[in-house]
Amino acid sequence: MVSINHVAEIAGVSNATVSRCINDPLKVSKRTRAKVQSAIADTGYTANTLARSFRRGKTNMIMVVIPSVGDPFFTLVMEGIRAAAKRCGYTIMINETQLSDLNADEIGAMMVSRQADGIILLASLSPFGNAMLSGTSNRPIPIVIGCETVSSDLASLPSVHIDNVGAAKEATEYLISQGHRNVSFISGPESSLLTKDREYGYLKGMLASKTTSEYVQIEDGGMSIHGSAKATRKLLSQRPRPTAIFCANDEMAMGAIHEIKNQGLNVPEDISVIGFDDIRYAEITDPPLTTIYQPAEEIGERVFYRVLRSIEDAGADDDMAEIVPHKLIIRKSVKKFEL
Amino acid sequence: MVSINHVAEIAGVSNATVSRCINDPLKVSKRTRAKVQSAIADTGYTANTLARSFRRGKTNMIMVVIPSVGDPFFTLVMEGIRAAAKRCGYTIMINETQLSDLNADEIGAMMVSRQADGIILLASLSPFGNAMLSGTSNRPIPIVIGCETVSSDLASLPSVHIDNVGAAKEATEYLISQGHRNVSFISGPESSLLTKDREYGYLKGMLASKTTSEYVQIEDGGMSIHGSAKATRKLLSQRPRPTAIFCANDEMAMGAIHEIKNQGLNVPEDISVIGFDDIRYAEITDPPLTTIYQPAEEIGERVFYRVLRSIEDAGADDDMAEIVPHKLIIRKSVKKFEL
DNA sequence: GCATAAAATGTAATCGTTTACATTTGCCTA
DNA sequence: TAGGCAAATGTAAACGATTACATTTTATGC
Repeated sequence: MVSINHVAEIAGVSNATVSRCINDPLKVSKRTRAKVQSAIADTGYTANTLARSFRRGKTNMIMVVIPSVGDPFFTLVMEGIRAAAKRCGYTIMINETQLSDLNADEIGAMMVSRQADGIILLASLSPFGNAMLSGTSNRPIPIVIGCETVSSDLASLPSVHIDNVGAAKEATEYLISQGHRNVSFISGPESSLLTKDREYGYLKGMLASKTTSEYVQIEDGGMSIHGSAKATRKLLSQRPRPTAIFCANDEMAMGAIHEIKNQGLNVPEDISVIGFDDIRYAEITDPPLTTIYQPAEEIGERVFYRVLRSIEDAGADDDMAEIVPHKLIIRKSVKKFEL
Repeated sequence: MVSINHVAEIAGVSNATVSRCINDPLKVSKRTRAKVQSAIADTGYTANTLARSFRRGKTNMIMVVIPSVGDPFFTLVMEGIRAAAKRCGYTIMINETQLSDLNADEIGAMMVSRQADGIILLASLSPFGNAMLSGTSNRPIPIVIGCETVSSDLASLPSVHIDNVGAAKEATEYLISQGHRNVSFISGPESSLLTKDREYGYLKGMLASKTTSEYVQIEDGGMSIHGSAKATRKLLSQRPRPTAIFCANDEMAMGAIHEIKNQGLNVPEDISVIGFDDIRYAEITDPPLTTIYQPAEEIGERVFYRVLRSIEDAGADDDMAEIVPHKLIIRKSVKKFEL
């Protein structure tokens, strides 16, 4: 591999000059610049990023952690992050947690080893992971949470997300405004704080509606199509049967709709369904899905600039939650309930 | 940041001993090992990965390049890669191309700068990118293509994928066996060689069926729901109208089904639809989608071991295409056509 | 043409690890 | 207890870039 010293030798200058020629071309005379550039072209030299990052103590990379590569919700968030990163000369690397604790370790290791200058967390971490990341001051590199919320009993981390509780309450209230009383909720796994918030919003909405408490019903859909289908099966077997189902995300809503149809029932005629996230499939489900929209791209941008600010000014670590607006998107999966 | 030298000082040994203690504990006596370990614990030392990678000339990271984070097809491929990587002590980093040329540059830069020990390409690169990567010998780090195919006029790269041509031909022949003659194809963008292969398979299948050539019709669906919906609209406006539509991937099939229903027609009664990939939504579309299954997880594993072999033995660069079996999954989106 | 400042370049230390080689320590045997 | 060998440890040189500081060259004004 050709190093900066080879180039220097060929160009007949010192390695320092070559370095300057690359990083601050105005600092070197036109004549030598030409010599160096042709030497670079001849040798096909490219800087060893590893050496450079090591010496500079900076990688210009941001790591973003997502639960899964196949999750359609994150495309737009990533879009926002990537656009902002490009503008600022940063490279994005993605790491999948797959909801496992072991990866939380990896993330901690990454933080401490400075392979990235900052971390964007679009996934929830295990309690252990949380513990490791808490404590504003001794965080080796900045970390900002996007979309997810973080448990409140630990030192909180900076974050940007919608008001999940409020949005879920709103969705629930919408169902109630449409005459529904027996509304069930399909939740995500225990570990996901974000869906816990939505669950809480559902409970608040139900409570406000003064409906009988026996109508309040939560089933774990495990954040997957199959989990949700299974949960739906269980809900449909109850008597009285719920007239509406609120799912903690759109993918589970897709699973629920599928299962409802499977049982020979119709959406929304027999059962109304409402989702969360407004992924790109939401408008092409049959019927199109009523759901909560998140300004995903905006979240991505904001979350990036938040890390960036912490990187550039270590003091700017504010640990505040930044709330962005959500919106209820009314499509066709909810129908007025009339007894 | 605490370095290995601090630890050495505190433990009262040389930094070399600390290093050995970390990387090859048996080489150091029990007594000093204890001293060093407690010094590490006291200081909270963790190795600087950047320095280590730089010195070793190895990062133990593999970069995998995918077109988009939200693409549901890649979850299983990633699952396979991740499992294999974990077994072998490698970390996976993901990079999104978003189909752009600029990112091809980034990938080239990555290759040459040795930030990763190897690259798995699950996306097609622009011709420019291809050119850069071609030529077995002067590739700085090994690269293997998964799922995608690579253009044949350039030096080929090692790859593992299904027989896209054959599979697409099979899908087409299945439609024909069901009595369809007027079968249209919704393709991906020009840049995706993979979908070009599928298009070619479609043409072969049509040709073999001795159907009138006027029935052969290809519309660009741009690999997206909306693009496919638009293409479908165009196809449905033709007279005679196609009786079946073959989409280059499942997501476009979802878009096609949506559009067909939108026009007041039914799937499969009026139009049959067939997809490709068997993503997790394929079984919950309405009607469930007939499609081609790819052994995604297996592809992931194989592709990883392929890079690994090249990393460990630079000579083992074989540039062969490894073909894994596909399978036609018959669900409910295709119906026998009877005039 | 000379003094002086400014610009360009060179020298060498540095970042934190690893590792070849040199040295010391410990142990065993005669 | 000396001698010899193996095991344990230390010393110092890399790896490839950046950069503070020293030195040389060039430009400027008189």
